[in-house]
Amino acid sequence: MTPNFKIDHTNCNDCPIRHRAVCAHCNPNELEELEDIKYYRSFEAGQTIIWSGDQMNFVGSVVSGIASLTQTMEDGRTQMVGLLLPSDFVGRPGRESTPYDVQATTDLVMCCFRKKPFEDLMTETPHIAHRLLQMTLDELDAAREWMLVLGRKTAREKIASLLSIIARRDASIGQKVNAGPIVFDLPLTREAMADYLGLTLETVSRQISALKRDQVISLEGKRHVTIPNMGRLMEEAGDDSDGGFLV
Amino acid sequence: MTPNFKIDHTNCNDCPIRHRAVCAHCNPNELEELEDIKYYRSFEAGQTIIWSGDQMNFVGSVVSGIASLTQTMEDGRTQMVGLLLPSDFVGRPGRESTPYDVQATTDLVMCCFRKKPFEDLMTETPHIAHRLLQMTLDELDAAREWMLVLGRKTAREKIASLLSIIARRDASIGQKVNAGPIVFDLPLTREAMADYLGLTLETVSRQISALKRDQVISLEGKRHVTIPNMGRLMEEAGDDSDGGFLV
DNA sequence: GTTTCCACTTGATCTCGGTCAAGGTATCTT
DNA sequence: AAGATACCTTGACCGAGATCAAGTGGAAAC
Repeated sequence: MTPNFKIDHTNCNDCPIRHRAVCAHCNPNELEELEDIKYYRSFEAGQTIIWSGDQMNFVGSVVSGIASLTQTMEDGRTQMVGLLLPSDFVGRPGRESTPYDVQATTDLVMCCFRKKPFEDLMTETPHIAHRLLQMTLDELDAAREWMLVLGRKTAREKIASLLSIIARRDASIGQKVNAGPIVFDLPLTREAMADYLGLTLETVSRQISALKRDQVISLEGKRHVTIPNMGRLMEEAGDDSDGGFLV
Repeated sequence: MTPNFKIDHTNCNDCPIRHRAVCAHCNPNELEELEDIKYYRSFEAGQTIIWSGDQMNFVGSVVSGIASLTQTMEDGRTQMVGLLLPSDFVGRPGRESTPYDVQATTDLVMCCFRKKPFEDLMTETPHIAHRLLQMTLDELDAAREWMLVLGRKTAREKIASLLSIIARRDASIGQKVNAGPIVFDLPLTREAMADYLGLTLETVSRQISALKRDQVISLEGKRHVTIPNMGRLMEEAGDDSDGGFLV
């Protein structure tokens, strides 16, 4: 049940929590206070970080790689309910356990904080609590946006929606969204995409082939994607072209 | 755009916000402070409370009736992304507007607070901020639970899931869940149920008829539901019999 | 070099739920 | 009482996506 992980007490200057101003790294005093409750963990692709129902004694954020939140029914049907990209927060302050599995979808590094001290810090530091509320509202918006995808979009629109999310997240680190083609590597297997989209992996494969045939995307190998026209992709996704949503 | 509503400055002793300890009603000093920023609003069934993208200058909670959060695509496909029952919180502290329509699904009374003063109170009163985070995490859990319903469940399971949510919410006010049959009135039209479940109203109707035929539920008229065996209904919903989730 | 394995693709067929259409029933209006 | 309206039910048919099955390609293992 306890996964293999390496604990690493390296200095955390590049810890992505601070990108979202949730942790106290911007404030040197708080930094000191955190230093001894903070550690890195690495996970291999496919590894389960926490099982649904298990105690979760840390919070943290994704440094590199992708984590996913998954719910599974007794008969094996699974639905991914969240996709955590670098800088995303993991954890449920004030909660004992998770109602879903947290898995490393790719090789993953997380920056973790022991939960109790983090919660104490939170109660003492209003801006952390406030920032955490804002992040949770973001996640809620993303979850609700995804409910529209799951409930009402066609398979083709679902694929386009997913590609457009990943493209925008990737593009926001480096490229401008409306400046020429966007290029990225798909971080998910067809099966993971299917689990996120409420489809089968065969349908995912077929729809990707169709988008390629119709030149909405182009593929090199199975994972390297080029999007020549982001506006076109968002039309395919059924989004109004300007309405952006985050994962 | 501005709906007809009656403002009512009645004493708020029964305001459901305090049921969740989010507002300051439990503390008489805070109560005074809130008294002048608080008001009641009534809405008729079908009325839209806030349009997607509009400014939202209040937060509040549902006193009676049902409100729903809805997203609509350009071509008219709509998906309900949240169902707000009495005592549920409405609003996005720190946000300007909503990314979805908020509608009165039945006749509705809300207890509202002007947003700015409420936010100020929140920053001054850590336990309110904390409680609000917990409520938002609850909503997030509910949204994610619903993603499993939308993505992976069959039409029959979807209906059973919805009935079981409503039954449990209703039952928690008065009856014991595991004590005999549960009786309630369906507060939603077939169409609203379809919008929540990602189905058509015809499919909703057919599946309700099927559950009735198979004696999982019984119906008097079109809305009055009796659930003789809650465990059976939850099996039909595909839930493990003890795992409960809130709306 | 070839075997194995995994991720992916493509085809053939089936099925669940959508679509279109025709009533039915209760409530409200006139 | 007779329409009108809103909400619901049921039937017939169809199609998007699931299921079952076979095959491909590329990288790691032997």
